[in-house]
Amino acid sequence: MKQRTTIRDVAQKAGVSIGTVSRVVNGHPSVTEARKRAVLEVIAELGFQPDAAAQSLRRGTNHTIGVIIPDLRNPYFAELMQRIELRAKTRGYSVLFASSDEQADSEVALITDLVRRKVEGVVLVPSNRAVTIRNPEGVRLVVVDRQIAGHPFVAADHRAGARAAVEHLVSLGHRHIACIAGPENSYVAAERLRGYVDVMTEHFPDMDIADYVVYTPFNYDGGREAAAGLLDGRGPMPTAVFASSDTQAIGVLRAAFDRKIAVPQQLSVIGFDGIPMSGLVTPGLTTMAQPVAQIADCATDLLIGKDGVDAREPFIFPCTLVLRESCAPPSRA
Amino acid sequence: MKQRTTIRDVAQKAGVSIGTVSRVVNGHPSVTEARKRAVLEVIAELGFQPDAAAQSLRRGTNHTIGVIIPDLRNPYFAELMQRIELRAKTRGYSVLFASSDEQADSEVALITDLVRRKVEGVVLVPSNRAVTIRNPEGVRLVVVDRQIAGHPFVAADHRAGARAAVEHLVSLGHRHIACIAGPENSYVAAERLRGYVDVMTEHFPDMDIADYVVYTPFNYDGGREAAAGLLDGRGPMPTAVFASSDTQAIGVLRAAFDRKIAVPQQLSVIGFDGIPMSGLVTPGLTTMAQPVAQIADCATDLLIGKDGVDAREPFIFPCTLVLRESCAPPSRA
DNA sequence: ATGAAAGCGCTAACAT
DNA sequence: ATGTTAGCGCTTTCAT
Repeated sequence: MKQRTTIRDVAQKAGVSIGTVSRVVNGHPSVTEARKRAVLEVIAELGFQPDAAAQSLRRGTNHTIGVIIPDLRNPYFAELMQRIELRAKTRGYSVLFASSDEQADSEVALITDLVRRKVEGVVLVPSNRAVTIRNPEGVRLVVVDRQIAGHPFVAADHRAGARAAVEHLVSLGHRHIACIAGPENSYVAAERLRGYVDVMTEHFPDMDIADYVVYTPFNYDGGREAAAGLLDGRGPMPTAVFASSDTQAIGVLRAAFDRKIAVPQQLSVIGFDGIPMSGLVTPGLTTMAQPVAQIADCATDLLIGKDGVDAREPFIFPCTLVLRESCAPPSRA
Repeated sequence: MKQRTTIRDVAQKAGVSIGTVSRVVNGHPSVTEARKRAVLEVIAELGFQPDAAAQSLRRGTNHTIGVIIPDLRNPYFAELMQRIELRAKTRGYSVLFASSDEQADSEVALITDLVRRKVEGVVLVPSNRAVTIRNPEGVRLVVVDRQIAGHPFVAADHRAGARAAVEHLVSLGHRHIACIAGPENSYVAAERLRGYVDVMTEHFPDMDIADYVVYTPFNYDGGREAAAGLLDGRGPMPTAVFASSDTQAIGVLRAAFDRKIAVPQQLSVIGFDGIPMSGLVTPGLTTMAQPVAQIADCATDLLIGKDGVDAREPFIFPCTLVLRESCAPPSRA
């Protein structure tokens, strides 16, 4: 393992001072063309790379952002992460990734460590369980999908998206629309549920919705079990279900299949998120896609942008309906 | 944004020298209990966190590893990443994540940057296209799924896994088994294909396999299109297909569904990878699961472990067959 | 056991 | 325009 070349080696070989080398490296204007060329040449020859730790120590920053995500196995988060990294890289930043594993209490520790490592800011995608970030002073923090006082907040318009999804079902002629909600402690789940309730109370003010909404985790098993309850229950059989996540929706598809209930002929299903998988299942899942790219770019730019952003105004992006094969008008029964 | 507390602040407040504080922080034995307690107290009070950049500059390392992954939207990679981060975190390390976006040429640049940032090593999951890492000297590099001279190599036993998968089909009574291979330039794809060929030539030495193998990308569309070719083609209709990835296999499922070919009654399908999605589709996909956790842990430990590992011996872990619903004996036609 | 001091490699302020 | 130099915050000899 050979010694790394330092700025001093370059200076010596090029016959200039280290100050000049530094100026060349940092594109400072006041260096004559001739010297600049010479230095650049030596740099190339020696393969000099400025030491990031030294730069970081000196400048107090190191062109790095941190990203905290609950679980990459959730395809939505994976895509978000992928996009954030892409955006950051494009702007010359690296990303330190940390998973909170859905443990709210570990989030604070992770942020602390990230700060210690001099990240320029962190994108926090909070776990479901509610959390109070104690003393997030001195951290540039952007929160996705949940508002935390004093920090910018970027998210999809979950409520409007849910509303549009349910409206779609209504426009198809459905009345008996069930809602598979997320976990009760999730902000996102609550917003989507509100969208559902908005539409239902507007169109069917007399209907008793209570039996139609079931809280369950955002995953496949949650959807499957919730659907089982809905489909086997003694309550009125729904003709459509609005699932609060695509994985849940896929669970519903499965539950329907197991009961020989044809989708969409006997049951319409609409999901939420727009994960790649939604297009792969059979039948293709109609879903409300989140604007992942916009969210990722916005969150990243908020961190990297020089100007302090107004933290009080949330950055909300609209979802888009992706029409596939899992929704149809109700059969005349 | 208040000034960060430095080791000097702590020293002053505790009435000791910075050397002593440093010794306390680093658990150096030669500090009296009394002083240690006092210092610790001040540290807690001031919330002192040693500056990572300074430590890194001084020690030449910073408890960070780099991970380069082609694309997190591939669920297998996402899971790998998740596990690597978990393992690293457990051992007190952070991870710098970078995506190569399947661009082989960007891998070198990413590694270079990672080195500049003083990572202790990098886990490289190479993109499909073959790459020569030029001059990877001075980097602790662990390569997943492909051998690069001079660096440890950890992978699933793709060939044996493929062999076992195809054997499973054979044991069910299948003869006409097609293989959806990966892209031609992929090492992993080649290994899996070899496993298939191994079994076919052993059991059916006279069969002309050529028409049964089709090269296609590792994704859903690849599988779907390849299956379309196989199912609509003029060649002899296969009764089973071995797909080299789960996403391809799901594409096959879809192609079969669209043609009203029942799986597994009329066509058996087996996948490879064991991604979470494989259990969610209908019918549940029988697949050869990769030992993701073992691979992730091994790769991480190789980087973090103090001892230089013998780079020449590959670390290979066995796959396991996950039986679900997509395979059955061929129908007697 | 503890303090003093020398840097780690770099940037920027200050000379010239 | 360029060289010189003082640190950034820490770890680690080297004295004591």
